[in-house]
Amino acid sequence: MSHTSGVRQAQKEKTRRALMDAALGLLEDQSLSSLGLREVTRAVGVAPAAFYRHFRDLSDLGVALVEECLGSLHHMIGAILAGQEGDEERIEATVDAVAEHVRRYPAHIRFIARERHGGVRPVRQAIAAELDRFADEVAIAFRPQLPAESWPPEDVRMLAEMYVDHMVMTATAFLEAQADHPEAADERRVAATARKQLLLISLGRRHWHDA
Amino acid sequence: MSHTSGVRQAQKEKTRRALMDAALGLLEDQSLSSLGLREVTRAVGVAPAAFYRHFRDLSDLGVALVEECLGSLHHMIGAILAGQEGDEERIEATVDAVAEHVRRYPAHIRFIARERHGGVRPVRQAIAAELDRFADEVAIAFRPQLPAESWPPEDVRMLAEMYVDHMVMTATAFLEAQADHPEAADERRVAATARKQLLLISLGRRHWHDA
DNA sequence: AAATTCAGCGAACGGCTGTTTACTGAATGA
DNA sequence: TCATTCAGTAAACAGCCGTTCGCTGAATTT
Repeated sequence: MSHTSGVRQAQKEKTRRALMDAALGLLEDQSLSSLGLREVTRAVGVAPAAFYRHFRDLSDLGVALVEECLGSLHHMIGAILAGQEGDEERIEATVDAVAEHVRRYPAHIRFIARERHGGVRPVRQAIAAELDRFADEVAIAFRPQLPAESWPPEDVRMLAEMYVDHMVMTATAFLEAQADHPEAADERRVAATARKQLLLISLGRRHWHDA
Repeated sequence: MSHTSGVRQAQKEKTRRALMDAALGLLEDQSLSSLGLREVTRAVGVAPAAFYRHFRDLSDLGVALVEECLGSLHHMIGAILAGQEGDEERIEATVDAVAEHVRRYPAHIRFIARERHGGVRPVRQAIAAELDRFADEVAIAFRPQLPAESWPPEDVRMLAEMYVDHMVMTATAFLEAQADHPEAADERRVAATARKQLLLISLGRRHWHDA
């Protein structure tokens, strides 16, 4: 077996990261299915053939990017679910966390939004699978707080999917708000809308047993 | 001015439609930003240069497709908003209408889902503008049914955006369900989830004044 | 009947694409 | 110290790309 460190491996991983970073940068104004292999290697400053030392093709690189981008989101979700506050405090914390995440990793969110329904099947599937896992986590975190007699597992799952979808929606809304113009006015409007929508869902959840 | 009919104009529009249809077909497994001009003309059986008689470039064709695809959705929304039934009947009618629309025009829905956050700015903007108009319509239709003292215009707008976003989400979920396998099992599951989510929103709306 | 318009054609252009090949030379291991 | 491994190289490959050009011939207008 090979060592996990060493000058050799380190340099290889460095180039690999450079390829992924360059790709993520180039994907800010095009889709993965139109990204060129040469375009990526050129941006890194490396020969086209070097690409194949790291990835089979561009959709392989895309799948790697999915793990990276949704990995960072995963940490954020974990932090939110760990908080044990009340409804309104949790909403506030969630929206703030999403806003900051988008500010910090805009390229990650753009990539996910763009490729979630994009033209490269393996990437689409990787994103769908990861978002499914997110919904699982949210469902597990919510279950103990919901009375079991009015909340069968399928309804809990439905609720969890709604939260995950809403989170992705909100993140892309923040992204577009900061893309239109870097002022903070639009961003506050998006945050206000997101908070109200989450409040509406909370109200619906509280009265779910009526149905 | 030129006549609206005539053999000349008719043939031109026929070719134009053929280009748009071919593009929509080719876009089922790639994004607009990777679609080639020659690819489209080849599919139609026409010389590459002929393309320029109808569109400035591919993003121009994309904008034309947005109008077509969201135009068909527009009719569907109008029909739903015209119905004057109660909450649960409206939910049922909405989900059924979306399901049938996706069954009838899958390529339209795929195009909108894929290019809503895709790599071609003019197309993104056209879709965003049209969905905004949808939200306006929904807001106008809902306003008379909501007590004005607990529903300021911005909250009505928030609710309308939520319904529009949920409709798009549901449509793409139907699309993926029928793409995975043409059986009806997944489709029913998507419909059940969508109905429950709409019911949850309805419950939240009914108790909005509590907040 | 003659003049005009104009959708579509075919050819050519420079430039870019993904992939393969044999290679080099530094890090690694015996 | 010497042999091996292997990330990255340079060059060549056939093939596709968007765009421009002058031209044709049928529909239209005068």
